[in-house]
Amino acid sequence: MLDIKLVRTQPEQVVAGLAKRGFQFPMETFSKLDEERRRKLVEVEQLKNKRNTVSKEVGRIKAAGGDASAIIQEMQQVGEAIQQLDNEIRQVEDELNRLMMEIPNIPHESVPVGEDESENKLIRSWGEPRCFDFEPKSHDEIGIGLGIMDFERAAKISGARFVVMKHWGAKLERALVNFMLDVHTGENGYTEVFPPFLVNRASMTGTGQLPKFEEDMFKVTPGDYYMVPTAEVPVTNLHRDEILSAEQLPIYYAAYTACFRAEAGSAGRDTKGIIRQHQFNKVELVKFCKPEESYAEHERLVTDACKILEKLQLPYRVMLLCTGDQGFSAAKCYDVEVWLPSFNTYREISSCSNFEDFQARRANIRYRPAPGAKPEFVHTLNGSGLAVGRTVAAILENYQNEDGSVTVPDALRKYLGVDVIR
RNA sequence: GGAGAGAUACCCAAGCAGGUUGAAGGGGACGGUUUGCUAAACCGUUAGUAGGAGAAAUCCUAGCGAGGGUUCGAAUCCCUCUCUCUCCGCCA
Repeated sequence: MLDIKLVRTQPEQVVAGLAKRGFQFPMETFSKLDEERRRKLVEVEQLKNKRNTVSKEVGRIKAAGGDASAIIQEMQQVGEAIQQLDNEIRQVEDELNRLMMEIPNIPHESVPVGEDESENKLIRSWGEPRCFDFEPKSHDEIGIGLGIMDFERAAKISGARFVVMKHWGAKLERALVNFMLDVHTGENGYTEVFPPFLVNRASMTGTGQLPKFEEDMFKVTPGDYYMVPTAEVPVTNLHRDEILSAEQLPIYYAAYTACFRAEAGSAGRDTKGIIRQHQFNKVELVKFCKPEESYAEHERLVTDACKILEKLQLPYRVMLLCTGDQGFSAAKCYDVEVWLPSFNTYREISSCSNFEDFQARRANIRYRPAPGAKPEFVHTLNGSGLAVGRTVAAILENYQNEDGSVTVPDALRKYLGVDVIR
């Protein structure tokens, strides 16, 4: 959520910032609601003040054995007026709130202005795509060939966009989760968290998935639960409605969860293979930090994610998303993309965002800069470290051999216990 | 799922037959006195927060788990919900 005071005091800046990502801020509606709210607030608070003083007076009169029926009757009308105004204010506030909740974040000044992914900016690339002296297969062909992926039975037991991983495939998935968590907790200073996979509506609202993106989520009955689309949701919400101390910051969390996405609106895209599934595994990195540190933390977050790919010796590139391609809550976002030979291109395997105080304001996550000082919103960041399913795909494709076997990357051998999957 | 108990400020906790109680008391924290230092003792301070008015000083409103209701007036009465604890049942 944007700072309502910023909208009030610097409207041009807000409108211009949002215009960069192609969003038109409804300034007229906003001003009307905002002014109406404040006008009515002044009115009702005066009435409440009157009621408070007079009610105390009533108590005094009655205690002294006097008759207060005249003022009581007068106050009845004041009470009705207050109730009426309170209702009106609630309506206005609901409306204002609904409006503010659907306003995306303002892009940071360092974000290139552009309409879609074609205008994203290449920051750097690492590693050379391998030259094959045979026709490389796609990861799903390899997986089916090795008997480690079963799409048909997945369709039988669940449906489209699911896969059953078997034998070395299942072990590879598990090995990668362990490997990633070990690197992030052991070398990069993150604290491991294993959160619930079902969260409530407040959590989904806190990180920005709701109210706008309800159709992207799986809703669970009974209960008002949502299946997590990413560990970002439970982990960021760990500190919802909290005031952290300055010494606690920065906080680094690394969390593995399965992730669940309805993928509404992506029908027909990536239907083959495990690139786009309703359920996939991911290790997520989440940071809470002081505002002045968030952009430096953001760079380090990207480095931490890339480190996994480097250890696995998988070629990748880092893209800075343009204003039009950024997510709803992000102020700035880098995508890390891994080389996939069968696609003959790089595909997103991690998305690292700085949300500044956008999520913190929604989720009410603050810190006290100094003892006794006024609390301020923290900045939150997160990034995949990494999407496990896509890492499996990348390993199978980049490490495939002509005979259909797959060489295991050095870094994974101690986790998997074999050098070659065949 | 059944039965019961509870949720009050940083923590514990009183108040709950409605009215100078936005909150007794204790602990903690902070400040001070005493002291060679520490401890102890004694004295003092201690809602934080959100919203609003104002140039400012400052003032007002909300707030006793959350949301409604009754009333001139609610921590106290009524309704709904959430969470915690105890016992029973069930279960990995």
